[in-house]
Amino acid sequence: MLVTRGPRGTQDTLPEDALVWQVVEDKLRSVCRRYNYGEVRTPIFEHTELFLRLGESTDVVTKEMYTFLDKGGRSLTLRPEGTAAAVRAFLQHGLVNGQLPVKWYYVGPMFRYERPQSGRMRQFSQFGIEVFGAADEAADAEVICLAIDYLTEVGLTGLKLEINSLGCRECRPAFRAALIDFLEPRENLLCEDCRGRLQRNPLRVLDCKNESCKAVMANAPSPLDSLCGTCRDHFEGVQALLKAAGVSFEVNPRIVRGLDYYTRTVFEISHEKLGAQATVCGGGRYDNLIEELGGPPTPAVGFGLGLDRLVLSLKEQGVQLDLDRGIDAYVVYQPGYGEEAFKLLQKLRASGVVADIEMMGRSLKAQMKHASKIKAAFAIIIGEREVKNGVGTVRDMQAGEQQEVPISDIPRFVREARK
RNA sequence: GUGAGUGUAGCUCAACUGGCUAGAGCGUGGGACUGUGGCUCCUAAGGUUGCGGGUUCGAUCCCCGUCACUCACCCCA
Repeated sequence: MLVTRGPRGTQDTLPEDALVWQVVEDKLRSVCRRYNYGEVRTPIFEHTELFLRLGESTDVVTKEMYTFLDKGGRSLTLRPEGTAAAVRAFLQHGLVNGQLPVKWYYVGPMFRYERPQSGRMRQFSQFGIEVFGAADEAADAEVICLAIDYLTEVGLTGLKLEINSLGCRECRPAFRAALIDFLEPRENLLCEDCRGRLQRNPLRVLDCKNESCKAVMANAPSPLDSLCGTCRDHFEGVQALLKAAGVSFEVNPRIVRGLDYYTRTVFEISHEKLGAQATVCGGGRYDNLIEELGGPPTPAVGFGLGLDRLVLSLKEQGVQLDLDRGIDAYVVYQPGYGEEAFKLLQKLRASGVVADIEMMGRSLKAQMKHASKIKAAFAIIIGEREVKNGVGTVRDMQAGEQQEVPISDIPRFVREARK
């Protein structure tokens, strides 16, 4: 095991790349502000039991969790998703009894023990939204609009939004039964995985990518046909609102989602250039989850949006964010004048100038070379002559012209030149 | 967890069918009027060829193992 290598499925973001992340995060905060969502920050680990409640047929909790015992013997788990913790916090702080809806967003790292591949890391970053307390279709529509707005504003094109409805406690059992009735006589045509799913979670057969399964499913019953009256109205309402907002979408009865807690509306947003892991955002309504986690019956909607995949899409799409602007001033000095140079440096910084200074003990020539390489707009030379006259030689690196400026005027001089 | 591919300098890549001190470009350091960058030129540093074993007179190259990375499956953001 190499200590000079990060753990599998993790990555370092170096300053140059971090600039992209900063833009991505700034944008998400501004969109959330406009939509009136507040940020919630929950711990990165939770009691393992919290995630176990998410459902035993969900791979995310059964085989992909980073679970460990702490020194007190408690079983804790690095969060694999954001909804469970948000719900926990919502209940823990008694917000169910307060003003509803509660509209939250979160950003941060999630952890899943999986085989890494493009767009899938063991530690990855997710941006998520949760609306607690609202059963209205406006909540579903708003959440979807927020995701689309954000992705569009950050610069993505070629997005595909697909929506579906999985029904509720009342009508889902009917669909499940219909699906099993359809699948059982065709069981031998399904792939091995789907034969297992048939018992545990037949809905998953719907989105199997195996060719023969797809062929079988071409004539399978659609969940939309089994929807009860209220669910149908709700789904139609969501679509109407999306249309009213000018958001284009496609109804895809095959969208199922991997977390088991979804009810009614589910949706996915994918990006064409992403390869196998093309889903950049996925979410839906989960009207039963809060109750299952020990709260009163409370409707809710939300989504998770993969920021690593978003950054990947931006790269693939060649979006340039024009981030490398260099610095305003680089202070260059001769041996023996370090104090004067450093004093000027701090004056520059105090006045808002982006400034840096030589600290490698290089020759004046090498310092100038360095100033040029790091794209300094000005090199400010402090040497014997300058100190004697109380000035600094300010060299405009682009124009190749220089002049002597009284030391005390240099910050103002640079600031105005950089406007 | 399964499958396939790939591991040579900080980065991108060379090295005929196994054969001399493993090379180049970029990048980095120093220099070409000892107070001035960009272009050009010179020069230096930097590799246990992922690691361990095997075959061979000889392995970067062939074989086995191992680790890592990449892509895909599963699943998901």
